[in-house]
Amino acid sequence: MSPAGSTRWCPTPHQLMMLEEMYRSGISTPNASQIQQITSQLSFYGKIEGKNVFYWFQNHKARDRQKLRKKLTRQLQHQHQHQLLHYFDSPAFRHLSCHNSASPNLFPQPQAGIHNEAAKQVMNGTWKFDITERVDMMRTYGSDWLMMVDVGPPPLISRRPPLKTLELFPLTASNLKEKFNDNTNNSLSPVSCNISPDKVPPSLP
Amino acid sequence: MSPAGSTRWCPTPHQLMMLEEMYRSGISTPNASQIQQITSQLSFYGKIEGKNVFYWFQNHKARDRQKLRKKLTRQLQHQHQHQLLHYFDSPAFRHLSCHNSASPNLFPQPQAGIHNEAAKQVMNGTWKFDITERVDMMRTYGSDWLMMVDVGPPPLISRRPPLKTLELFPLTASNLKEKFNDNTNNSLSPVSCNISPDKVPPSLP
DNA sequence: GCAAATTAATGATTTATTCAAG
DNA sequence: CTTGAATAAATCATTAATTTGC
Repeated sequence: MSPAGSTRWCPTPHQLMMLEEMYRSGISTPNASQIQQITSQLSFYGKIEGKNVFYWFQNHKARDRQKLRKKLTRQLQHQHQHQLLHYFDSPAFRHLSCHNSASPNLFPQPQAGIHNEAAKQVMNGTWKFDITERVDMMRTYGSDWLMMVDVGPPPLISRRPPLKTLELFPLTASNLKEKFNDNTNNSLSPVSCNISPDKVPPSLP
Repeated sequence: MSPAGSTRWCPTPHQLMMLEEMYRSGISTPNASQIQQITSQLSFYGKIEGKNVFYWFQNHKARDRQKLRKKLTRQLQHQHQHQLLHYFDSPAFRHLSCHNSASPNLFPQPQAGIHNEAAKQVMNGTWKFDITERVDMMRTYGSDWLMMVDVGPPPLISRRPPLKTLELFPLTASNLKEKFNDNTNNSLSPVSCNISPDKVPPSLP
């Protein structure tokens, strides 16, 4: 039983829609005024109280986080199975893949030679990240781009080695321009980092 | 000028198409691996770097939300012109505050006497939130609804006075049901707090 | 038609906020 | 409670659209 005699609030589809839209729009922990505002708004579409709105947002945020956490841990667990250029089949990418009926040729099937090309570019001094297992991008205080690169082999049994940090996009004011100018002729190397050994910090804490 | 001598990346139509498709497919905050993957893919269609991809998704997501928010606030404000509570001041809506130069008279500055008026209305059983400066809702440990109300004047020089707490929605197990049942016929009065003086705690730590 | 001028989009940075681990 | 990492919001800056006067 939905409305009559029910002991708990049951949002109408319209109410749910609006709540979700608000959530997506950035309202995750509405304050009292907002709750009242929203309640007032939604009461047009059915019975609702402030506490329902409050609880809805609380639960929605919590469950969103829960989902995210689970997804993340799953990713971390199964990461080692995803190699090189094959991670376009991540959950987010799944329906984007070559089998996407909407745009089947948007992502052409990888063909022989392409990966070799990538490998060549690595040898050539450009850095391909598709050979790293675990990569995290961050921006340091000085506006330099750093990339945390896990350079160890997949941990079969033993523990994962510590991360190394490679400077990826040095963007300090001083070398931004020259970097840019230098880039004009490697426009075809997609991951054009041009990491020279002296750019790599000697060691990291 | 698009590619040569340009100071910033200019996506080709194809690149843009693919980025948008990815976004629509659920990628809104790609991680480093995804960024590199995407960069690698898109580099087939023109010059591109990881940071371009990173920025593109950031901006696209932000501006999507911005649009949504604007639409929402327009909706809410339009539909609530005739109501008491016509504002929406969350962190997300920060730029809509009283001091917003864009709409200075939407949120009138608190004036002398207003707080007294507010106090009267509290006594009267109705509470208007648009006269409070700062309101925060919280739920105490015992599942009671509390509302933190800043009753002090705007901090001119001195420090903001401590918050006072008013019980807003008493939701203890004992009176939850009756509260709910009572609400069946005031479902259209959004701010139905009906605070009676004896509901207000005499004093708070 | 066509540039100079103006406005709108959007790439790139910086600043503030949130969240959770220690 | 403090702090670091991550993210979102706000802002700056440049490019593309467009308007306008000729």
